[in-house]
Amino acid sequence: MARTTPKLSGETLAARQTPLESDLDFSTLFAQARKPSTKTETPGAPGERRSISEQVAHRLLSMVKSGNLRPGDRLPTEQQMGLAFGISRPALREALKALSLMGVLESRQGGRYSVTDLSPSRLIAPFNVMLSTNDFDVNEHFEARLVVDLELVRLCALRASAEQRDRIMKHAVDGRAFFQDPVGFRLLDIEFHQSLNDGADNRMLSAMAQGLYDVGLNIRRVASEMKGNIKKSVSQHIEIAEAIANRDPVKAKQAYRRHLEHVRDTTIAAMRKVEQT
Amino acid sequence: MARTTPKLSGETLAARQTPLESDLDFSTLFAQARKPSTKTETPGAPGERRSISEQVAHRLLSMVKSGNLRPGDRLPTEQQMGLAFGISRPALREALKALSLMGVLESRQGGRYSVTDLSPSRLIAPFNVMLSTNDFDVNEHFEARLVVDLELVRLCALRASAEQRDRIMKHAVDGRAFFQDPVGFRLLDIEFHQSLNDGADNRMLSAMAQGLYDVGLNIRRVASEMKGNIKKSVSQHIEIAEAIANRDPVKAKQAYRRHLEHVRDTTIAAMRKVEQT
DNA sequence: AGTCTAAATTTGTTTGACAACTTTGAAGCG
DNA sequence: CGCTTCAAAGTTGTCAAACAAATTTAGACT
Repeated sequence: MARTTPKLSGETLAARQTPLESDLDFSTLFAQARKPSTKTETPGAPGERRSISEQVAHRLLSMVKSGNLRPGDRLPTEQQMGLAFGISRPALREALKALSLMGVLESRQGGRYSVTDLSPSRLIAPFNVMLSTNDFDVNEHFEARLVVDLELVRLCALRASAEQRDRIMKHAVDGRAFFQDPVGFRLLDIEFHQSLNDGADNRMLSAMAQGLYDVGLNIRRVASEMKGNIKKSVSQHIEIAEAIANRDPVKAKQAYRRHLEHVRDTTIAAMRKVEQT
Repeated sequence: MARTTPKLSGETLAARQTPLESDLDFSTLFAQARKPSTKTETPGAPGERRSISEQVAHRLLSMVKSGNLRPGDRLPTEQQMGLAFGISRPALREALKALSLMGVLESRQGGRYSVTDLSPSRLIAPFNVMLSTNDFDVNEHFEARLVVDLELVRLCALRASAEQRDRIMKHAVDGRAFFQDPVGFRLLDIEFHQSLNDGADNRMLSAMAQGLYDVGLNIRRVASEMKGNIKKSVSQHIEIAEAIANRDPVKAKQAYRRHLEHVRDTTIAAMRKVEQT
């Protein structure tokens, strides 16, 4: 199970160019791929029988995790893989499609499957799903967001490049054009928060923050339509952007905290309003 | 699109009992389910053609998100759904299996598909996958963990019940029995962190913390085998547990921070060691 | 060498069938 | 009447074969 040694420093992936032909040699990787012996089925729950497609999906996943499959790699054809795993094409496709939906693999009709770049933004999708359940607790949500976002903003104030700070400021002031346009404002708001994420230079925190942000979005729609909220949000955005422009992490956090509290309050108000309907 | 109003307060899910027969009336829900008109395919990327199974998967997902499908609901049979969506059984199964792997649906041979409880711990699985890519950055990782875990510990010190605090303490002191048993210690370590999560009473933060924790686990294996590390970890665990027992959030955070820094350092050392191999 | 076209390859989707398991419902019993 | 037992019906799991639609490859032709 020789795990490839992870990096110590932090270049943003990408770089790794794939050698011209990166087709994989499954025959060797899966010399003994068939019929997992009764006990090997995975040490999870004992009574639960797992379908063959799920087993294969997990197997492929573990190959990705362990580094046997790496971003950009092209998988063998479905026929070859079916042969290697000893299962039929429909069953294999169930596994393949599952991994596609999770953002691990991608495919185009006529071309083979390949491993995606595995970027957090791509893999965040299923995470969002998890959070945006309809029973979701506002307090829990903002408690979590306060922690993650505040740190993100702090890091952003410390690390963001000049270009990134400019971009943040631009998105902030651009908001003034959308006082009467809730839809447009929400689009801009997404950009604003995205630029904050980029500036913090921590993909894990960014992924989490984005996940949390997306959850609130549905409800925020109602909130952002209420009179005065956009104007206040914009002015708070600008405060945040100014603090970051000055590279002042403390002020940035303070401003962001005020903003988040405002968002929380308006969200609660919006939900009350919906409930009364 | 009447979104069911989310809760304002915070009971931990569960409670919602399903009415005796909760089979769903798809015929009405999907009166016009077929052949999405060219433009409706989803406002995402224009050039990308999405396979029919992915479309159906997203459709089902949105039903879960919007509350049309709720935890415990039994789905119609594959035949009925295939009919409703206007696709064949294998294609439908690709969607169904994908959602199963993501922890949204579950099925047993012979019994129908049903919606899971959608608990964070269940839905966290795919999130872990995303984080445990082999290009993973130790500094990013611990930066994120510091933020999330520290808040979690603070909340735990404030909110944990007497039983929960006892449990934390128990797991901490039990560690003394595993000075010579890295495997046993790691198992206990998992329990310890889980009990911290439980005490904080915030499912979102817990889910994130667990995701981050799981990522480190692979590498930690090496670290926990190095001489003296277990002993130090155990003593730090006890410090944390004592602070929580005394309901002292500040001391708990301090102790936890020291622990996390220790973990980070040993992790880095372990990785260096692996690299030299 | 470069470009275009056609064949071969590959994924997308459907139909049909059977095996394995669960649920249902009715017969039989106390 | 209520309970258990057991067979039948229903449902998911898996496979096989075929065709459509897109891409890749290879060859013909400049």
